[in-house]
This record gives sequence, structure tokens and C-alpha cells, in this order.
Amino acid sequence: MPRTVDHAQRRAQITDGLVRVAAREGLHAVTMRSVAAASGVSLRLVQYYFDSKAQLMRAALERLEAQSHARWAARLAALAPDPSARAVVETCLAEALPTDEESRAFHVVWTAYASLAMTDPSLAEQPFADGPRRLERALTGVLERARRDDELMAGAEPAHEAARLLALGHGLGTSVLVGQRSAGDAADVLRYHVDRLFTSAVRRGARTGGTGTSGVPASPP
Amino acid sequence: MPRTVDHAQRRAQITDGLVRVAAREGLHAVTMRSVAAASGVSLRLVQYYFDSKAQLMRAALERLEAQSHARWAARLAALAPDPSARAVVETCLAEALPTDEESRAFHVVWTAYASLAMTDPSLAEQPFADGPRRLERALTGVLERARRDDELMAGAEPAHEAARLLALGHGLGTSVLVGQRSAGDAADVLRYHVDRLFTSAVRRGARTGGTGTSGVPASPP
DNA sequence: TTGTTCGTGATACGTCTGTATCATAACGAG
DNA sequence: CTCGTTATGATACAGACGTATCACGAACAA
Repeated sequence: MPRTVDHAQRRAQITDGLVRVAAREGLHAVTMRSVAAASGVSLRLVQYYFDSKAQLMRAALERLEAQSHARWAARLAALAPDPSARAVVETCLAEALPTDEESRAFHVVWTAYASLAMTDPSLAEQPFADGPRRLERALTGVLERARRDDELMAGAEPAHEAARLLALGHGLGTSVLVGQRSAGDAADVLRYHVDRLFTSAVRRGARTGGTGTSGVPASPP
Repeated sequence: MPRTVDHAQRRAQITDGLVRVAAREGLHAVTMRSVAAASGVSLRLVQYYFDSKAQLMRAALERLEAQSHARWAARLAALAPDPSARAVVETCLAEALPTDEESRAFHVVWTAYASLAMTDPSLAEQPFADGPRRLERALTGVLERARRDDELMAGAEPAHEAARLLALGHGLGTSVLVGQRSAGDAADVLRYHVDRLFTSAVRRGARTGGTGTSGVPASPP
């Protein structure tokens, strides 16, 4: 074989260019040429690594999902061993808010893809329906254990609470993206919500019981 | 003047065509030609009533907003005179969920516009930031009066609760749009939330006190 | 009736898009 | 060294897009 270049890296370089274009000018400004320019390669190269624009778009979405999952897993891993349910919940929701510019870029592009998926079922039923469903199930598990440990407010139902948390996180994130409120204000509302979900006892550093497994899947979809 | 046609009606006919196209194939499929075909007129007519595509897009967004406000006002007007705060809140949130096909179409297109607005500030800061802000203020007013009447759970802060309600409504609506959950499930979560916001007394048909004004603005933005 | 303006149609133009084609440089196997 | 596969560049092509232009019918004012 002749000189070999790391294909995966090249593909990542190009999809990252796509994300930059989409974050700055919107997903409608993503063309084979604009992506090539943004990633510093020629149009031909984009064609070489992605047979069609549809493939390129799908690859970029998959990369976004993988990156998001990586950030999320890293935050969970940075937690103290055997973390409290409240810590896990807050960690899961911390990624939902666009706090810095990089996070904002991610959410802008992700939202644009979600909007696309609403009229194009072929494009990613998995990331937008399956992904959140799995996350919601995982959160439900965490909350069920929290309830057994008496960390939850009376009358809280884990499944409904998980749905509420995720929907609230998404809704607040969107409100920040459109400029309705600041990320700080959104974080306040989120804290207000979590304060009313858990018993007001001081945050304990570790749970008192449990199976040892965190209940949150560690591998990407 | 020669034979006169109702310009406003023609413009409405065309923007409605745009919304149909956008709801079925996405906002990226909206072209001067596709809109013309969907509204049963010639390309030239679309150009005649809208000088540019940007104007057409803005007009369609304004019509969407006006229609949404009309539906919302109609629901409020259909309520019993001097309605309970809970009834007002539930009415405001009922529109947030895409329950039927028409509502789904509206939300799909609205979301696509919101996604556009994130990278194109010129397009509508008002509908996406100002509008929700005003709605949130109005809801806050309703909740403040409800608190005075002891209809709210202990410790509820009207401003935070209003933000929570709106964010939750939007988040749940989006989860329905992407197929993550059914509209019925979303309504269950919403009811779960409202049940925990108001005191669990049976819903009263009318408030006991108040100024007489509903606290909700009656005219469009 | 005549004329001027509004409303409508058909069609053309330049640009940008996704994709395809031709050509060639780099590099390892034989 | 030579050859064939891999990687990259320059350019071409057909279609769709937004917009502009030319042309004609329809209706009221004079």
C-alpha cells in the first residue's frame, strides 16, 4: 500500500469542519464546498472520504453524539466513587445547558439536526428518540435507588421525575440558545428544581447503600 | 383601480402554503417554487406579493405567531369567567404539546424557525426571545395571585415556577416531535408537574379574590 | 371608448449545488 | 526499479435556486 493517512482522523477533521460551519452559519449553510474550506481540505477530499452529502451529514451527527457521550461520561467519571444520586443527576443535567461557547456550538448544531429529523425519519431515529429514552431509563434507575435511600421528596415517582428532569433540561437549554434567558438564570431554575426533588438534607458525598454499579451505562450507544 | 383581490388573503394563502411545505418536508425544502405549487399559484405571484424569499419567510413566521396567539386566546376565552389559576396554567400549557396533526405541523415549523434564529439574529429575536419572556411574565403574575390565594404548594416561587412550566412544556413538546414519547405520555408528565405545583384541593371553578383582570394580556405582540 | 394601472403568466439569467471525470503525485510490494 | 494501488488536485456538468424581464389580460377613471 502507498503512503497511508489515518482515515478516521481525516474524517474527524472534516466532520469537525462541518460542525464549525453549522454552528456559525446554520445547517443550511453546510455544503460540500463550505465544509471543505472550513476543514482546510479540497472539495475532492470531502468527496473521497464521504461518498455523498447524506453520508457526511450522518457521520457528523454520529461524531456529535459520540463527543457528547464522551463529555458526559468524563464528568461522571470525575465524580467521587459511589456518588450520591443528586450528584449524578446534576452531572447529567450540567451538559444540557450551553454554558460556554463550545457547548453552545454543540447545542445549536444538535438542535438543527433534531429539527431535520422531525421531517426526515431516515435521518437518525436512534440519536433523537432512542438516545434520550435510554438516558431517561438510566436516570429512572438512579432515582429509584435514591428513593430507596430516602433521598427523594415524598410522593416523587422516579419515572415521571426522570422525564421531568430531561424535558426541563432541554427546554431550559433551548431558551438559552434563542437568547430568552442567560445560562446562569437557567442554571438557577435547574437548581430550584433539583432542590425540590431531593430531601433538603445536606448533600452527602456517598450513598449509604446500593449495588455498586452506578446504574448509568458506561459505553456509547 | 382594476379588479381588486384581497391582498391580505392572498398573502395568507401563500404563507399557508409555505407552512404546509415546511411541515411535510422541512424548512430546507421551502423554495419560491415549492411554495407556489403548494399554494396553487404561479411562481410570479409569490414574487409579486413578496419581494424576496426573506420577506416571505418572515411573513410566514409572523402568521404562525399570530395563529398561535389566536388559538391560545381562544382557549383562554372559552374558560369560565374569573378562572382558577390552575385552569389558566393548564390552558397555557395545552398548546405546548402537539396533540393533533395540525398542532404537530405548527410545532415542527416553529421549531425549525427557532433553529434558524439561533444562527441568524436578524430573523426574529422578537418571536423567540421576547414572546416567551412576555408569556413567562404573564404566568408569573397568575402564579403570584394564586400564591396570595393559597392555591400554591408551600415554598413555590412564582417566577421560578413560571420558568419551569414553560421550559417543561417546550421540552416535552420537543420529545413528542422527535418521537421519543407519545403526546399522551407527555400530558401525563405535565399533569404530574401541575399536581405538585398547586395545593391538592379539588379544582375550584373560580378564584376567591383578585382584581378582576386576568393578568394575561389579551392582545398579540 | 380609451388609457393607465393592477394582476398574472411564461421565460430567461447568473449562481450555487451535488456529483462525476480526468489527471497525477506519493509510496510500498515485487 | 517498476508497477499498481492509494491519495489528492483541477475541472466539468446537469440541475435547482432566487431573481429579473418581457408580455398580456382585466378593470376602473376619464
